[in-house]
Amino acid sequence: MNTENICNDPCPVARSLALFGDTWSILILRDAHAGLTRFDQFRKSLGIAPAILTRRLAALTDEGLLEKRRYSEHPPREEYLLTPAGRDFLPVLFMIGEWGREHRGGGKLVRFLDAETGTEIKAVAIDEVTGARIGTRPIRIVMPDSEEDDDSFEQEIKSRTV
Amino acid sequence: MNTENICNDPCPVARSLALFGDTWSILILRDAHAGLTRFDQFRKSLGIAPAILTRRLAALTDEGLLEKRRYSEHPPREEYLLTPAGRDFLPVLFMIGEWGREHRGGGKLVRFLDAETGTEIKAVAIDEVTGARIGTRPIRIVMPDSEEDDDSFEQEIKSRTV
DNA sequence: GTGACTAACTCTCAAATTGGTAGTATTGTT
DNA sequence: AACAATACTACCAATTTGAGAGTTAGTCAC
Repeated sequence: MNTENICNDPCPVARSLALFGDTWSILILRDAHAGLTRFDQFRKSLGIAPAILTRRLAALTDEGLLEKRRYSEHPPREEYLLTPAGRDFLPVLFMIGEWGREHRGGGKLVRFLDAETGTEIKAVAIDEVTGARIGTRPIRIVMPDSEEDDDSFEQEIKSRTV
Repeated sequence: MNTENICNDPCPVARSLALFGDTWSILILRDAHAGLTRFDQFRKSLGIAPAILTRRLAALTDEGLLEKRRYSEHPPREEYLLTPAGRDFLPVLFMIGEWGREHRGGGKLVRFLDAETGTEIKAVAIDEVTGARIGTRPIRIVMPDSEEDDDSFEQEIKSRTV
């Protein structure tokens, strides 16, 4: 899709998706979090066509989620490392994974364990302010141009309440 | 990308992405959470070509994230409602939004408030078991075919530690 | 110093998908 | 009868993807 106009969308979800709103980018980020750094590691892990991998890595690098670093001068070799912004993507990965485990969880699945306790990680999203789980309380969406008290520009998510 | 083989991928992230691994699907789900239900509401909100919207809505319905419901017999009219699985997508949306706010947050942004307290929601992902924030402790990834004690088939995320 | 090998690509081209616009079907409204 | 609303379908040009072969630049084994 057209990622030009979406970049200045007032919705932070839309803005993010302009950068990683496709399957390959997210899988590359997943693999990067799993420790992969090199072109051929990604290519083999994903079974992606090299031309597409080149483009995706370049895009993610441009956008500041990955960083290209030369790890050998002779021969000249590059690797792709997660930037802080790329590392901040981990919670997104976990929530996507949680959804998949819950709703597409048949058969053998990769598991994510806490390395210290050895327990399986169950990722949940909470509101840091109220401590409530996301989705358990009603939410008010406020558009950027509306006064906060002006109901006419607000929408409510009615589907979830405590 | 090819969504056939990814459906049985052992990684829950990959499985999820087979269903909503594209920008339009995620934005449709976002709008559905914001209360939109009808074809033309989605079309106008997203500026999406109708043929593509038709296909995406059908896919999301097929996959069980949306449900098509006839809300009028005369004239025959349909609307698309979130299923429980679709509603469970909300934490993913929030984490994507959090990322965008943090890393692409310039200018006017839509805000999400707790309807009761009126405070801005700051979504964070935590491990329900340990209570630790995702990304603050080392993680062990266990492949489905490996013995849990067999190090040879395990990978560690080394990038993040407490 | 020749041949095999590795890493990180680029090139090519057919196939699939997308975007943009116009048009259709069914019904209600004036 | 004309017009509007809703939920689409049809069409076609433009873009993107997928699959595979080829390229470049070096290392290593003998």
